Amino acid sequence: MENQKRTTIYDIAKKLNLNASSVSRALNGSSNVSEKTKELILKTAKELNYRQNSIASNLRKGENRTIGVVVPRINQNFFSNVIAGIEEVTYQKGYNLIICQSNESYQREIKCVDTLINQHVSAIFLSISADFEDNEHLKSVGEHQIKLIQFDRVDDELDTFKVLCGNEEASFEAVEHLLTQGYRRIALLEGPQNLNIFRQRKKGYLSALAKHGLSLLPELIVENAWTRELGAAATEKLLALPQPPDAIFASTSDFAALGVLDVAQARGLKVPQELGIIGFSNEAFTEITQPSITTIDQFSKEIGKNVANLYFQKLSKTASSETNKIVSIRPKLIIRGSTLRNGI
Amino acid sequence: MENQKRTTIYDIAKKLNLNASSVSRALNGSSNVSEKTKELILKTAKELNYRQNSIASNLRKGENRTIGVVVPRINQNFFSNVIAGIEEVTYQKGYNLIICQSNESYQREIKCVDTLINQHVSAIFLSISADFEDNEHLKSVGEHQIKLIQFDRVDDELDTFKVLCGNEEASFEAVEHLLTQGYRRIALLEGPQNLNIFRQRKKGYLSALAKHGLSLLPELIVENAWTRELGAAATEKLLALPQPPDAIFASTSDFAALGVLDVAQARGLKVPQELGIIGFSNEAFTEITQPSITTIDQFSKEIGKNVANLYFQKLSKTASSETNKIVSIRPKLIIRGSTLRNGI
DNA sequence: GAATTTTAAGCAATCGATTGCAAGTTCTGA
DNA sequence: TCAGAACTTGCAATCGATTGCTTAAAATTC
Repeated sequence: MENQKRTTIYDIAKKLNLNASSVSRALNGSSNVSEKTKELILKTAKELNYRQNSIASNLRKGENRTIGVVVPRINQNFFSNVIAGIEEVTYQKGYNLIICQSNESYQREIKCVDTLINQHVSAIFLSISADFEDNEHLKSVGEHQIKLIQFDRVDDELDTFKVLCGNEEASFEAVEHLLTQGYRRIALLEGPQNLNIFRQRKKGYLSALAKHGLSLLPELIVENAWTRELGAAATEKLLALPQPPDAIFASTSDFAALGVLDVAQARGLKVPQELGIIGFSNEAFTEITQPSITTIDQFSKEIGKNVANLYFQKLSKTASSETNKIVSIRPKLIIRGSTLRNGI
Repeated sequence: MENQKRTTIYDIAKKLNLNASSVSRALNGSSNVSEKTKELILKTAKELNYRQNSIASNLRKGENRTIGVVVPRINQNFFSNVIAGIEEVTYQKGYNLIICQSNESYQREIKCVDTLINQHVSAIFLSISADFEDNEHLKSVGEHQIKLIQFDRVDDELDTFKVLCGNEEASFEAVEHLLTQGYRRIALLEGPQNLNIFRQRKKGYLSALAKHGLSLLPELIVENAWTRELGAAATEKLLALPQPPDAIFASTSDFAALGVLDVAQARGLKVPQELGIIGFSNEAFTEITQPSITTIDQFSKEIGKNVANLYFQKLSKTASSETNKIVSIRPKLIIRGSTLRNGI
């Protein structure tokens, strides 16, 4: 039982004294088979528990209705939602997804891409890892006739389709909101600057300050504070300054913002009166903390859908070079208790 | 450029006046090729930007180092963590994952399984959808020489490898904890009873009551309260009873528990003094609410790792029928503020 | 230097499905 | 009744890599 082979079209053909080509045609609904034999073939296929071997079919047809997705972490809220969005669209089109996670490692990202190239996927959707170094591996994707679409964390230099989140605008808007609430010494928790998204968020922060005639205070910028713990540590450091900030923009993540809130509460600092806090991503918990945390919703599922749609749109209108290569999803500032000290 | 074909071993062979078989052997590190030609082939392969076509290789070798994973929802914390755990192990072994989501739909679950069978994956790891009806599609997995491992939400009738979470014990422990804290009228928010996990959680609830000589009060059991909203609605209903409960065990999810907390706070009920609350899953936010919510950690990533390990273990010790077909991961009750009214 | 072993490389079949072309059969209409 | 159209079906090549077998060449032994 265990060792029996799967039935192939040849088995069906032999049983019916037909040729495999007719079986193939019947199963694919071709018109070149008489109704009688078609029915017979379909019946026998069911009897023998036949299933098409997609591998053989793919090889012969030279196509593979499979798309590879490479993300830093599958189980991060943002990425798992993007994947859900992608899947929603690709499923409709009859495509499968191969999911890989780079674990924020550049070497592993290269390996993932290599495997996907070998798998002959039709496209790769990718968000680069935190310790991204160089885009050779991404270039080679195109060289192998595979469409590459980058999203969120992208390499700007590479001319591919991209789906971005308006990080700079969102960041600008967040800081401006703090300013209108009367905060003046606004600190920034920034992410690794080799990632475009964190560069853009910083840019938005800087231009909001500039617009309001405030000068940049380097001591108010803390590098690499991603996590709750690092966010807390950064806050300790900031609050120990001779002139501590009156607001902290955790541009890295809501987790960092939570760390900020932890420290503020431990020190008995009133939020938002004495310290304003803004996070990034609209994680579920931001609504639940007391006070709730002002943050930025990135519409992660929408991003995923757009990535997939960009691919299929490209497929359908091959001619239209009009198609924009870059789609930007506008994030939304969600104002909550942690920054509302003057009312709206 | 766009239309050029990918280079194959034949292209390499032609360029070097060799036979494709030698190229194949060289690339696979076989000993039957001289060092000189091997080097030459490797060099030329690099020059021509050669990549193996895994599809062809898989077809010929009749194996596919790919595993299919079917989950109800990719972007649910529990499942995305399980997937991360699976990926951690399978990546080590050089296997790829094809991820499908059933979206809690039985029909779609069948489709996912069908596709994976056609893809000739070596194994399918699956957690059944909420409106599961019948296991025909799962039986057919085995008929096609594909190993099936079920996890978390499993069909008990089917004799496959399984990785389970000790739902009944955890539930029992949770209710017993409530009892030791002096709660006596304990309500249960229960999930769809066609899923084993919810049946087991209910069972644990019932046996804890029984052990302590308390009789079951049917009015304290509310069906299908999964979400925050449904949890809130259920709570409204329960609190409107002539004899309302003094504790609510949201066996469905932490989201439901959050809904309970919402209503309690809206009504000015003191938690844990007047109402005890327990959730399920240890979502990140349960630690953050005020009071924090007592809940059950399922070690989702561990579950994923165990699923994958079960598969590879099966591969390595084929003979050992000793191997247990069922692995159970013991969940852990995490006691927090929402139930601690008497101290520990 | 002849005989034998070792090594290297080529040949051809194979995995399972698809598809252009050819051959055979049935049907249509004059 | 027969030419020609319209269907059915079969044949054989193909996708790209792998592998058992054979042959040719080189290395070893006596």
